Amino acid sequence: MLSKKAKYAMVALVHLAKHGNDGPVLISRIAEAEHIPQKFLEAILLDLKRDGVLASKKGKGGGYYLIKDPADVNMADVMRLFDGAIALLPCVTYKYYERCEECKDEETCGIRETFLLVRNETVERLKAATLAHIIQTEQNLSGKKR
Amino acid sequence: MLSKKAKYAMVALVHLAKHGNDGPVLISRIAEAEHIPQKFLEAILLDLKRDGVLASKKGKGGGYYLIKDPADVNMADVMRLFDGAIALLPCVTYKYYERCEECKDEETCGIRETFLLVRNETVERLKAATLAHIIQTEQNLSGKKR
DNA sequence: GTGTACTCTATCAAGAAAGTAGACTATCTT
DNA sequence: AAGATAGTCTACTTTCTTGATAGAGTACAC
Repeated sequence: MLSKKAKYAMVALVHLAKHGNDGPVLISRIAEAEHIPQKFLEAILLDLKRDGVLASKKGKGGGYYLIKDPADVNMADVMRLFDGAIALLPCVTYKYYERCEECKDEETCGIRETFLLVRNETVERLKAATLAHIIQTEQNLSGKKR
Repeated sequence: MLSKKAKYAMVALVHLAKHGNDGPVLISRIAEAEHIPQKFLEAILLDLKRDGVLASKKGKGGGYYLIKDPADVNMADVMRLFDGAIALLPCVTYKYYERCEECKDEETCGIRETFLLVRNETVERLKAATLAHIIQTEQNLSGKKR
C-alpha cells in the first residue's frame, strides 16, 4: 500500500497543476481543499521542494508552485521519493537492490521472475501517469459520466 | 514490499511442490534447505494449512504436504493471505475497499484510475504465477543459462 | 516593523513486522 | 504403555515505521 504521504503528495501535486496558474498557492488552501492535515502537508511539500518539483515563496502572496512541466512529473518518481522502491521484492529493484539470503540462484528463481515482470509493468504504468495525464484522464472521465 | 512471511510462504510452497512427491516434508527440512527461521516457518505453514493449501501429519514420518494441484495455487492468493490487499490504494481493492476521505468524486479521480490499472495488471500477473508455472519457469531459465 | 507564510527540529502514540520461548497434543514404533 | 517424533498453540519481545502535532525560527512584502 502507498503511504499517506505519497498519496497526499499526489493529490497536492494535482491540485497545484490545476490551480497554480495564477501564482503561488497557500499550504493552508491545499490542506483545506484536499482535506489533508496542514502540518503534515508542510513536510510533504518541503520534500517535494527539495526534490526539485516545487518551489516556494515566503511572505504575503507566497505559497508553493510547480517548477516542472506537468507532463514531466510522474507518479513513479513521487512514489519512490516517499515510499522507496516500487518493486515488491528487494531483488528486483534498481536503486534498493538487495540479494535474497535464501535464494540459491537469482537468475533462475521463478518467484523473482514473476515479481520482475510485475515491477516492470507497474513502473511503466506509473511513469505514464504524469500530472498532465491525470488531469486529462479526469476530464475524459467526467465527459463520459455526463 | 512483500512481507517476509509472504515471501517465505512462497518459497516453502515451491519447495513442497518440488519435493513433496514422496510423502510429507519436515518443517525442519524446509527451514534448513530454504534458510528460513524454523519457528517463524511453523506459523506460516499453519496459516497455509488453515487456508486449505496444505495438510500435515504428526509423529514419525510426519510433516507437511500440498493438498492442492500446483496449478491451482497462485501467488495472488498467497499474498492476500499474508499481506492483505494487493492494490496500492484502498479505493481500488475488492475485499478491503475503503473510500478516500479526501476524494471528491471517485469515478472521475485520475489518480484512482491509474492505480486501478496497476492493480488489475498485478493481480492478473500474480494469478498466473502458480506453483506449476513457477517451477516450469525455473526449468526454462536453467535451460537458457546452460 | 508588523503580519504573513514557509522552515526546521523535536517529540509522540499506535501498530505492525520479525522473530523467540516454551508448554501442549497427536501419532508412530517397539 | 513408554518414549520418541513432530506438528500446534499462546504469549511475549524488540525494533521500526507511520501519521501525526507543537513550537520556535526565518524570510519576505508592504
